[in-house]
Amino acid sequence: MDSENTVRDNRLVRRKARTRAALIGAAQRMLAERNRVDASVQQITDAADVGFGSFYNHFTSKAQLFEAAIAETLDQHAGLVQEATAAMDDPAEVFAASVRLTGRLRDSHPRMARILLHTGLPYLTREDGITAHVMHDLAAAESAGRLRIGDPRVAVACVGGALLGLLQTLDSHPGLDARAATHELAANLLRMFGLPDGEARDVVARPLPALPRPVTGTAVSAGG
Amino acid sequence: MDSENTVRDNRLVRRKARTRAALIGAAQRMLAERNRVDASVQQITDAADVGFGSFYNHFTSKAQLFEAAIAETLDQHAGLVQEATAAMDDPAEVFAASVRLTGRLRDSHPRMARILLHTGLPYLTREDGITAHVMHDLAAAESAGRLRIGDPRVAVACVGGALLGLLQTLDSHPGLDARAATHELAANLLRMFGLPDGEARDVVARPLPALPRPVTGTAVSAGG
DNA sequence: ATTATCTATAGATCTATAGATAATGC
DNA sequence: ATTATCTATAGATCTATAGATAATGC
Repeated sequence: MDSENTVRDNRLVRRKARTRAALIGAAQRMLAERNRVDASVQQITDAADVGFGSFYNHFTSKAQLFEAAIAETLDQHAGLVQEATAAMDDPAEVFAASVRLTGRLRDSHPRMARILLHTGLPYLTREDGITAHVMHDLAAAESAGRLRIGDPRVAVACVGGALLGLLQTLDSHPGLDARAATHELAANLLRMFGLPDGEARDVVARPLPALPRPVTGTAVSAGG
Repeated sequence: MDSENTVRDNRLVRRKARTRAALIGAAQRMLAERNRVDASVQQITDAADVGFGSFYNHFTSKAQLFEAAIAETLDQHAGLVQEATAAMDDPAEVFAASVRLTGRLRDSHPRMARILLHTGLPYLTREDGITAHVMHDLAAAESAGRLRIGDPRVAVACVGGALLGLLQTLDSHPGLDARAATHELAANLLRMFGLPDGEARDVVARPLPALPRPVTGTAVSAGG
């Protein structure tokens, strides 16, 4: 009876986590492939390649599953942006870089972009996501004398709304150059907050660190 | 959509129109009272105070009804804004006034504001609504040398997105002063398009004509 | 006689649970 | 022995239609 118990969590815990991840992954794919939010529980469990009844071991309703799928995506996005901008000193640059990275998600992280877009305007009044982060950056830029943002709630509505608006436009115009469009968006927003045109052009022209690939957690390749 | 239906039509036609209007009105109320889009056909016909089967005399699906309800609302909004700004000469003022009037909808036309908000970001890539109108105004302001808008698609994404973002913020923060917030939004957008701060303040301080009440078409007061 | 509305219902879903099966722990 | 997953299904919807009723036109 030799036992190799090197792993802390046992297999049951891992198996349960795997099933949950499969369900969340399926929900994320459905959120991204628009028009599939009305899928039945059966269709979701089929996509996740788990038994129908397993759904109710993890979630009590479809709304709860989709909410978890969205929350996970927003967390990933916030983490990526925060990591990519951590080394920057100028708060105006942090702000501009966050906007630029998010605007480019259509090309760099298509599924994430679609889920942000599906979340839509309610995104702006959620606790998670990058809105709190953006508000903090803007306040820092104002303290540093770089920007004049006025009422922070209005400022965040403008920034977040314009960003989502651009994602929507990019999504329905695949021919549009996301890089150029986002560049322009960022300059627009800096001018909005009082930065002179020349300085705005300077800030948005600075090199942009690449986003790391999204962390997929307990990756499960389920049939699609 | 014929604007004037004189009394030449007979009663059958009017009765049919009345039933249709009752269904669309019920759908609009449900769009405005959030979370009721998943109502059953039965619930909709109850709210409209018409027989269940009548639904299928007019629409083949709930999606079709809601689409018609949204399209009618967007038409009304576009008409109101266009009418209110018709007498203005300065294209920058037309633009600013359109933004200000729309931002104030939460207080002046609550149901319309909610339906715009429910339509959400897809609003920006629809043919109807005020986006085409806004793009035209911006182009005129650029021709007149008042604004620099860059790529019109990006400009409209910024304007429309920021506007929807503000409506969302106002909707979830009833305490916010819509008048002041919208004032700030309009000034922000003018600065975004290169208008100096002083001029932007001047333009958004100009008197704003009141919007007429929304046209209710064949008004039917159905129980709610 | 014609047209629209209304009532009743068949058939097609879809959800949530109960019980059986499989995997793991000790 | 315990825990999670899976299969099967009862009960509760909900949609779409058919046929009856009411309103209008001629």
